[in-house]
Amino acid sequence: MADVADLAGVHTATASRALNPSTSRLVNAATARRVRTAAEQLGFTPNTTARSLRTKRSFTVGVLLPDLTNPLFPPVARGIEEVLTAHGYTALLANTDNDEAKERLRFEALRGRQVDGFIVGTARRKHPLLDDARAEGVRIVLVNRTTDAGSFPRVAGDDDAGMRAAVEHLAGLGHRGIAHLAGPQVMSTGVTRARAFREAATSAGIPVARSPVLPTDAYTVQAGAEATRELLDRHPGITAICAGNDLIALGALHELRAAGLDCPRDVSLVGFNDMLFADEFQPPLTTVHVPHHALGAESARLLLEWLEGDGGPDGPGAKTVLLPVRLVVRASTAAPAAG
Amino acid sequence: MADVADLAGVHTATASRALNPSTSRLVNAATARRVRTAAEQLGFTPNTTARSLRTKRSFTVGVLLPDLTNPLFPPVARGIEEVLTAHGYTALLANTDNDEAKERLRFEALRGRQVDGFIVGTARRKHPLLDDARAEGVRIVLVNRTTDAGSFPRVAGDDDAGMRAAVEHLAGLGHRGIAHLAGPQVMSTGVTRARAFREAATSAGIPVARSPVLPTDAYTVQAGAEATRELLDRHPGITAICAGNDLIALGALHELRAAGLDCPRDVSLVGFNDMLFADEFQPPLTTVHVPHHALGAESARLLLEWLEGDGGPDGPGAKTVLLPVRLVVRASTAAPAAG
DNA sequence: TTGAAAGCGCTAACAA
DNA sequence: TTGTTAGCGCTTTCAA
Repeated sequence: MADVADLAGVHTATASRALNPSTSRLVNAATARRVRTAAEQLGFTPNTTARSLRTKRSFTVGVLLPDLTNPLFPPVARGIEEVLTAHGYTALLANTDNDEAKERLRFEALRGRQVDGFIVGTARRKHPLLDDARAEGVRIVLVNRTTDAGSFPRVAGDDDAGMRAAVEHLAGLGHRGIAHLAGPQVMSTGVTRARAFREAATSAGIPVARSPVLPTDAYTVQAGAEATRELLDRHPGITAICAGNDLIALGALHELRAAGLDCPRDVSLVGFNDMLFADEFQPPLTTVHVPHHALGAESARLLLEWLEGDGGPDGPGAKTVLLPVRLVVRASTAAPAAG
Repeated sequence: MADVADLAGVHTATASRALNPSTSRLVNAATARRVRTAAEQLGFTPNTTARSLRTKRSFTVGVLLPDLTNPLFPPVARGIEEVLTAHGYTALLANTDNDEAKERLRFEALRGRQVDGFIVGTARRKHPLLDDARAEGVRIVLVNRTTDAGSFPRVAGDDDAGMRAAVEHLAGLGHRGIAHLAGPQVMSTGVTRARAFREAATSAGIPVARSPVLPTDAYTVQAGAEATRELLDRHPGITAICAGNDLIALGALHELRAAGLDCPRDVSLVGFNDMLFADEFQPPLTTVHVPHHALGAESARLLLEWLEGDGGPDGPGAKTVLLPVRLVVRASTAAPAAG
């Protein structure tokens, strides 16, 4: 930058002012032009690191996601990245594998890198790490999952409406025995969807005995398969399954097949999320479409608003943005076999 | 850090030395302990930004990938992230969508952030952006794809061996008319696999007229479907298809179905990559498994070696690491129908 | 409208 | 073994 200033025949301070859009109006138009030309000529790229040191803003955001390898999260990450980069920010992505120790390590590393804020997709209902950080003034937006304390701005799909739509679809098809393979109850999505399932089943006039909820301990294919095995064993009368998410549904699909049951002829199945390739499964999965890209984009917007806006240290407060979801009916659901 | 030094009763320089593993042996053990205690007490996290400014090392690596939403890349990204973070580095991920302008923008933004090097998964055969940067001394390792100039260290799957295995599998099954739906010829993977296909078909004694190569212009489902339509039209005698990758294969699957053809009864199909859920397709896809996680990890190791090692500005030079692949036979391939 | 000067938090030569 | 000092590249008062 000293070189640029020299070439333009001005002081570095002037060069800095000229190059920075927000201060360039403080400098003579002709001078500014001269500086910009010089900068271009030298192929000058400002050192973001030095700027950060001075301004205490890194234009960098930490993004905590469970696992990029889970097809749910890439669209979220892209949504985040797109709005962040459009505003000159860079995302620092970290996978936590839902491992508390790993998460803490990565979180602190990102704080050491002076990120301006966090977008967190790994919230558990109890989450001291996040609570403490929030108390220290760290700016955190939650995406998808939330904590019980709920003192964070957050963006999520409308799980409640989605699960209701799923149950109503099944009930409308004539199912009178519907099980829910619930996600982990340590996560908000697990309990929200389970509660919505209970309520919807009741509304549909299905007795509790014929609408069992079996919790799993992870949103995985394997957990889904295990829960299905238990379900088949303990509730053979069931004709439909609402899975906590698509991975659990996929596990159910495998297990149904292993048990010699046809989906949807013997058992109907509804997933949740509409993740990539859910339409390629055998059979193509009926599921609740969640706009993951928009979830990411919206959470980034919320954080940006906080960082750039005048909302003060509390920013949007505990504002919740619920994005609409919709049931996508494919081939894994059908009317139950007569009798 | 001044606070830590004060609390420990030493100078900031001493505190710095004590806290930095590589210099802590320069300070009295007791003093070092005192400093560390003070740091812990104050919850001190060193400011990586300030350190970077001074040391000219950001411990940060730019990662350019086409699109995280393509199931190929998340495992690569995770592999990279895992070895990078294990060494105290952070990855800055950017999606380019194979768009040259976007790529240039993101690349320069990352350079502005003083990344120590790049891992690039978006190489085209002609790639002035990368060539110029390399000439300026930027440290870049290529993953998966390479450039024609080939002056970069790189890690890739053994495309040649993979394609040969695919063709031999099909020929072994009895196929005597095999088409290749080649990937974009502007990418190294597109030409390498196409060349390997040609050679393998020749070795298997299949005449050129019965082993057509139809290039696509993108590794996408849609491009695969279009190429398949053309194939069915122009080469109706073909009984097997080698796709340039799994997405192209998926497009072929769709198009075959649309044309009333059964896979594998009427046409056998082999993919490439063994991406997530290739085993869930209908039918489960026979494909060449590429170790994407290892590709990412290995490329990160190569870059780290360059950044930390004493290889000088040229580091590993144009070293190529080819990782072994293997054919995974599933249900999309079978012997051709008799007659 | 521009220049002078200080300083962000850290590290590295040099001196003691 | 520790302290002194300077400075990384930028921004931002303050003064001119």
